[in-house]
Amino acid sequence: MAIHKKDEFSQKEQDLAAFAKALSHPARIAILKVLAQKNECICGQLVELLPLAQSTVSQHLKELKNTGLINGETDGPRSCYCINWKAVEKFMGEFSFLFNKLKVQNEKACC
Amino acid sequence: MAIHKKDEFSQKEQDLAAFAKALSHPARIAILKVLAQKNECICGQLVELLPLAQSTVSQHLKELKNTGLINGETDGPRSCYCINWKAVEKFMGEFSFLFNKLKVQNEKACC
DNA sequence: TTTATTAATCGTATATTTGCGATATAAGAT
DNA sequence: ATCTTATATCGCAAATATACGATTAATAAA
Repeated sequence: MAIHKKDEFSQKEQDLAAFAKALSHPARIAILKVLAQKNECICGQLVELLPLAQSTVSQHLKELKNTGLINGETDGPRSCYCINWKAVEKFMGEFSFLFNKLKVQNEKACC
Repeated sequence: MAIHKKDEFSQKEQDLAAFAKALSHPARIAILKVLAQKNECICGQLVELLPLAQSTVSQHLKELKNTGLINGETDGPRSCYCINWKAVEKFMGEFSFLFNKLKVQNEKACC
């Protein structure tokens, strides 16, 4: 794969793809679910709840944070995470828009 | 990565992740956009519109089809694709649910 | 039947992701 | 100061994803 073709797409397409990518692993879906139930959650609790090693959970959290989907702040020796609601709303809105446009235009059946 | 840990998550989590994964590449976002505008589209047209080789586009289409996001039928020597609206609606609904639940519960600010 | 067109698949190279143990870091407890 | 606890990071191995050219398959056109 000599060259990264991703850069040849529009920024919006890349952003949407990056958001979807953050959600593209069941562990990260599970993390978001837990954060939804608990509002905020310590890393260690997530490690207990998930079938993954501590370092792996930390890595998934980092990815979610890098994408902007969650916030994290250190609380003594612990790390507390919660969902970045603004970011989630933004991206969900863009996906809804993408697919709603579709729905309006394509009432008729297709192949 | 000796073992596939994905299987240790719930089916729903895996399904949501698979849906997100299908959307996790700008080329596939772009394909869905085109299908949204045109309702249905021939593979060759997509190849013209995207900065990718024919075989690569075909591969992305296959992925979208495998995930159930699009339908395709052969039309002579051509292949015609369109969005599987039911599948899109189902998954968007589940994501909305996941995040709406969150929103209702977490009016208060978090970290 | 031969030739052209269109798309899928195969083989392969490279990049990225996933996962874990080991180690480092940093704060609190003793 | 030392020890414990909690988390992040590093380094590595294995799995997947991305991309393309070449080939195959299948239809339409000549």
